[in-house]
Amino acid sequence: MTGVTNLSIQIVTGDSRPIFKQIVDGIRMEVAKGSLPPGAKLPSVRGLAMQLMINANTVAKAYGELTALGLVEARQGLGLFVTEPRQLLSDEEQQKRLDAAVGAFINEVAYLSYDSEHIIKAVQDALTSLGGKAGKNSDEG
Amino acid sequence: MTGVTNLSIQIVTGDSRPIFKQIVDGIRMEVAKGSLPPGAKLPSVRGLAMQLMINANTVAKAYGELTALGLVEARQGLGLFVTEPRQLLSDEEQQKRLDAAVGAFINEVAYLSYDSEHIIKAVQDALTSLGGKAGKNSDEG
DNA sequence: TCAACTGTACTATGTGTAATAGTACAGTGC
DNA sequence: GCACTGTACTATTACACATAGTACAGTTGA
Repeated sequence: MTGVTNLSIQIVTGDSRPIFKQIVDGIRMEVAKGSLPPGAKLPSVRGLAMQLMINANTVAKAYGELTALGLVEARQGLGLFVTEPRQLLSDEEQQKRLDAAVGAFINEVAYLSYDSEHIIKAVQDALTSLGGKAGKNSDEG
Repeated sequence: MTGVTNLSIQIVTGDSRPIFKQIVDGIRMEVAKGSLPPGAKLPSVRGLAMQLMINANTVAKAYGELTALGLVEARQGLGLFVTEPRQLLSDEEQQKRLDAAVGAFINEVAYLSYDSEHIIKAVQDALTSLGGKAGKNSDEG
């Protein structure tokens, strides 16, 4: 044991998202929630593959995505580690991502017969359950 | 002219979503915004295909999705028409869809360094721009 | 009746992605 | 040296997407 964080990721075959994407999203959520703090060591490619009963290349692909996102960092021969929180994207790119996410979200919920306040509250509750980890102020980091 | 509503859908090749999905989302948004009121006639499969410069089968697939969603209704030999607004899904299913949409949304925005209030406001603004069409009360339909 | 339109249902083909399997290599720690 | 780490290949299978062409039943207007 060198401090490897055990992940509680679940792979759902019925999900429309591919397996590697489910891993990326899962780890991204763990980091956002704080379950994976900066410096935490991720399970090895082969270890997580065995745990999830999938191919190692699939995990490697997910880890490649996370590395490209800047969320984790690879140290040759050691493993993957969660990076320190920082400004990963430009303000313009952040705004673009937010707009896209909001647009996609609205497209999904506008179809439902829910009150606007009900939708807002659902989002608020979900954000609150992150434990304020997403409540970072956007001062010059 | 038999009252066919002209659609302002744009197909973006750079989008990660497939073409037929972009059509589904586009029309779903038009209906939510009110640009496509109940009873409105959609462009024909071949007409929209020519307008968007894509294959007719792709439009047919999108129309099939919309029909399966219950958002539009096909009248043999006549065309597709927007259905009357009604409870299309069970309360349980609605809740499930909302949870999934919120979860996917949170997964996208938790990664960004935005204040919770900022995110909430973005969603609120987007909902408001729908013109209250999504503000339907969930009384027994 | 006939022609032109409507959605729908097929077959076939080409392309790209996802996932699997196996192999190989450089770096790290004991 | 050995066991571990991430990474990079090749190859194969399966599936989704988009295209192309054809066909059929129903509707409308001439």
